[in-house]
This record gives sequence, structure tokens and C-alpha cells, in this order.
Amino acid sequence: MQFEPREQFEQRQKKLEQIQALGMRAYPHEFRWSDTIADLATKFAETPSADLEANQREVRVAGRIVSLRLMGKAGFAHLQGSGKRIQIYVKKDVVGERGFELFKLLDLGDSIGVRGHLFRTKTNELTVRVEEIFFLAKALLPLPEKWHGLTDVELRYRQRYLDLIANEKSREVFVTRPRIIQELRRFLDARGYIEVETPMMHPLPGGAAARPFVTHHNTLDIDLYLRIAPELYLKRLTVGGFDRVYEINRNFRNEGISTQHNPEFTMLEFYEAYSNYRDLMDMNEQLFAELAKKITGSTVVRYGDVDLDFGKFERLSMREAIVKYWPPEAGAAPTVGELSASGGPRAITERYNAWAKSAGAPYAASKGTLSDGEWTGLLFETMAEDKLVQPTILYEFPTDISPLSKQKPDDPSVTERFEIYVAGMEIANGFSELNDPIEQERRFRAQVAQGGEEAPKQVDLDYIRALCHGMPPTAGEGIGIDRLTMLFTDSPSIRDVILFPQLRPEAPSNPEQGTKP
RNA sequence: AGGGGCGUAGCUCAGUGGUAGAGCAGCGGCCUUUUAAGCCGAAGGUCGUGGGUUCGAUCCCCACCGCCCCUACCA
Repeated sequence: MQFEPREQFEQRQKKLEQIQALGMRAYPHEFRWSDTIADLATKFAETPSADLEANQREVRVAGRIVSLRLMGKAGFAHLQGSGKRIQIYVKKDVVGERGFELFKLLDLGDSIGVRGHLFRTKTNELTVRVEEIFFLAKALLPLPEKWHGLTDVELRYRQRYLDLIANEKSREVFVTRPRIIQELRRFLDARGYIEVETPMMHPLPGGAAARPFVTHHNTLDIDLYLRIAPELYLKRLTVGGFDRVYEINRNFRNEGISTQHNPEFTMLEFYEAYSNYRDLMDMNEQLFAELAKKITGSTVVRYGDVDLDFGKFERLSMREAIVKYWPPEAGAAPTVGELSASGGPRAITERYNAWAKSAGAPYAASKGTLSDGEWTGLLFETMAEDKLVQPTILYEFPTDISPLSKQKPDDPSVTERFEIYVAGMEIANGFSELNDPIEQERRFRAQVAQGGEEAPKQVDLDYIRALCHGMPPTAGEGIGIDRLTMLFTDSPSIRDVILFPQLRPEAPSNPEQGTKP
């Protein structure tokens, strides 16, 4: 075992031996503390010096040394724990010869416990006057730079433990993330939802269109797919009488990696029987407003250089969004009627493309022949999606690109489906669930027939069988937790909200590194 | 996959066609209320890797590796 910086590593190993020579264990098994650093920092934040002197309080507290100032026969240090800090003051007269020898052998990064009394220094900082030091663990490697912290993004992702020690902001993100999940659970639990766990390994990938990861079960001798969505299993549960059900867990998609995509990402999916997509839209407005308020303190949330107002959502049908964001330079905007007409979406896209190519704007490139609905979806993504910065509910998605959603009764070319867009990102996707087994089978077979890398290769017949047992009218939705966390923590990349984002494995700098000792 | 950018001490960063510097961390010394402690001293580098151009390359060129951003892919 040997890591850079070698010299400091060896230096610190020697110090650990010297600490043992003082009669202390290298890796002691316990330390009984009376208060956490956070406890002390909050409980005595306002307590005046005179009070501390008059009512001597003995405290026992532990933490990691993050600053160290040794001055001959006394010294100061800061201990950090749970993101909070407290100063300690160590005086040779008080801790004794052996205690002070130990103090001199400590390094930045070491864990110690102290016993002592609280006081305030000349500058009025709350400080523990240490009477006894307990060595707890040695840091054999140095901490990142104390003032600038750790800024190298690669190191921050690869060695997140250092990022969490050194960068307060990063720590806050990963404290906020579970709070968001907690609030989501609270919101759903309060509405009678039941949380479940469905399989992560599927015999057939389904519930979304994406390339799956494949693995193999030896005993059964079958290939299994890491799930790309829990959707079909959760809907089986609504058939089984779980009228309100949700799952928060990982999905895996074998696709590109970007600031908005990680191969594994966390999704909330929930299903509510006897509701439709309109009910979910209303519920979402309430959910997002409440969430923003609880997490950030306001319904208006700063993200990058914009203020996102979760207090009011714009609602647009997909066709309306195309009309609204049609660039005036491309000629007269199409009407919703034209977009609904047979052959209309293709003609309009071609009109848009003619302008986009001449203007150097992104144009809608299609591979192969597309249906009206596919043209509509493609055109929307090309020219409108990134314009949806303020929270927007986009609804009525073409049936051709929504194989699991129920059609609109008065216009079967579109479905009762919506997505929520914020900051140009897709955050949520919900719809009235298609519960007609014959129509569902027809759509599944159409997908399989169409082929393509992301299309299912096989129809999930058990799911059709479940629908044949009768699924009540149900509305369901998925919310991307990672992207939601990005919004509420002002994080520009999904890697900033995932503790250990997927990176290419680190090449070992020497053959020994990276192997267990 | 394509385009752009970056890679210098453990960390944060300067820098130059003539083999490299600062701050922090580390080491030795002084220092009993400091707090980005201070002062004195010494040390630390295959300038991502491999080729090429050149009398000479960390710098210019090419390839590769890694990371970041944009585009593509991702209903």
C-alpha cells in the first residue's frame, strides 16, 4: 500500500508509531461524547463569556482536525463534524506532558476526541479548553488545500469523500437531496400512497424506450436486463388493488452521459387509480410549489442566472408550444389546426427546416419515414423544448410517441399525457394510463415491428394479461429526482447531485494502486 | 461519435523555445488567546503519456490517455 504524496504518507505512518509509543492505540474502538459539534455550536451560540466562566460545563466532543495552529507550548485547532466546526485550545500546563506530546503528533485530517470546558477567546469565539485529548484515527494522507478547497472537478467526482470534507457547498447539495426525497414521500404518504419495491432485474426491458444493460443469472441461465423503468410492474400493482402506489429507486439506461444524463439515475414513479392526467397536473402544481417552499424557502428559485417561479405553471399543449415558439423569421406561424391535419406536421417541419438551415439554427433531422405524431414530437424538441425555462406543463403528446398513454376521446391522434419542463429540462412525465389490453397489445406489436435499437424486441405478454384482469382508470407519473435536485440546489450538472457519478475507471498509476492490500 | 477547451509540486495556481516558480500542506527551529497565525531555514517536479520538428521542447506539431463544455444519441 502506497499513495501519493509518498513522503507525507510515510511521515504520518511514523507519527502513528510515535503515538503508539506514548501508550495509545493506533485505531481505538470507542470514544464517549457528550455533545456533537453541531450541538455545541447551536446551543451555546449566544452564551456570553461570563456565563460560560460562571457555569463551567464539561463537554466531550469528537471531530476531524481541519485547522491547526501550534505555538510552542499551546495551540489551537478546529474540529469539524457534520459540516460544523468548533475551536479547541490545548495548553501544555493543562493537558500535561504526554497530552501535549500527542497534540504535537497530530496532523490536519486526524480524528480526535477532547474533554474540556467551554470558554470564549479574546475574539469571542466559542472554544473548548482541552483537559484531555483522545486520539481516534490517523489521516495518512493530507487534506486538500484549506483555503481554496478542492476545485478539480475530476477529483471532486472520483474522490467525493474529499469533496465532502473540503467543500461546504457540495455537502449541502447531498444534504438537500435526501430532504427532497423525504418531502416527496411525505407528500405521497399523506395522500394514502403505499411505497413498494419492484424488480431491478427484468426478463424483458419495458416501460420506456432505451437501450438496457444486460446481465446474466447463472442458475436460471437467463439474461436479465437492469430495469429502464419500473412502470409496467407498478401498473401490475394497480391491477392488484394497490390503488395508490409509488416507488423511488434507480433506473439504468445504456445511453450517453451528459450534464443531464447518468447511466443510473433515480426516479420517483407513482400511480393513482380513479384519476386522470388533469388531476395529476393539478397535483403537480401543488407538489412543486410546496417542495420549492420547503426546500429553498421560496417558490421562486434561483437557477443559474434565472429565477424559476414554481408558484405558477404555464400550461401548453405540444401543438400550442410549437405555435408559440415558432420563430417569426421563419414566416407565418402554423396553426394548431394545421398541426392536427394529416400530413401537416411534416409540411410544417419542412417549412421550419428550410428557414433553420438558411439561418444556421438547429433543424429537425429525421431518419427514415415518420408519422404525423413523430414529426410533431421532433419539431417540438427541435424548436421549442429549450425555450421552456419557466415551469411549464406541456400536454397532449402525439399517440405515436406515447405507447403507454390513453388517447384523448375527442382526438385519438394525441394522448392524455403531459411532461413538466423547467430550465429546458424534462423533469416529469405523466399520463392517463392506457388500460385497454387490446389497444395496448396493438401498440406493443407496432413497436416491435418498427424495430430499432431502443424498441422492445418482444411483447410483454404478462403485462397484457394483467390488463385483461382489469386495470381501473389510472393516472401515473415519473419524476426525475436527480434533475429535480439540480433545480433546487442550483447545480448545473447531474454529476453535482449524484454522489458517485459514472466516470471512466481511473487508470492505475502503478500496478499496486487500486488493489486491496 | 464530431467540435472546442484543459492537464505544471499532495492541493490551489503562475510561467517560459535555453531542463521550472508562488501560496497552502509537509519537514527542522522559535513562539502559552491563535484563527487564511507569524517569523527563520531546508526540502519537494518524468511540466498527462508516446512520437516528431529543433543545436535544444514543459512551451511548436502529431497521436494516445483522462477530465470539462457544446453538438449528436437519450420518446
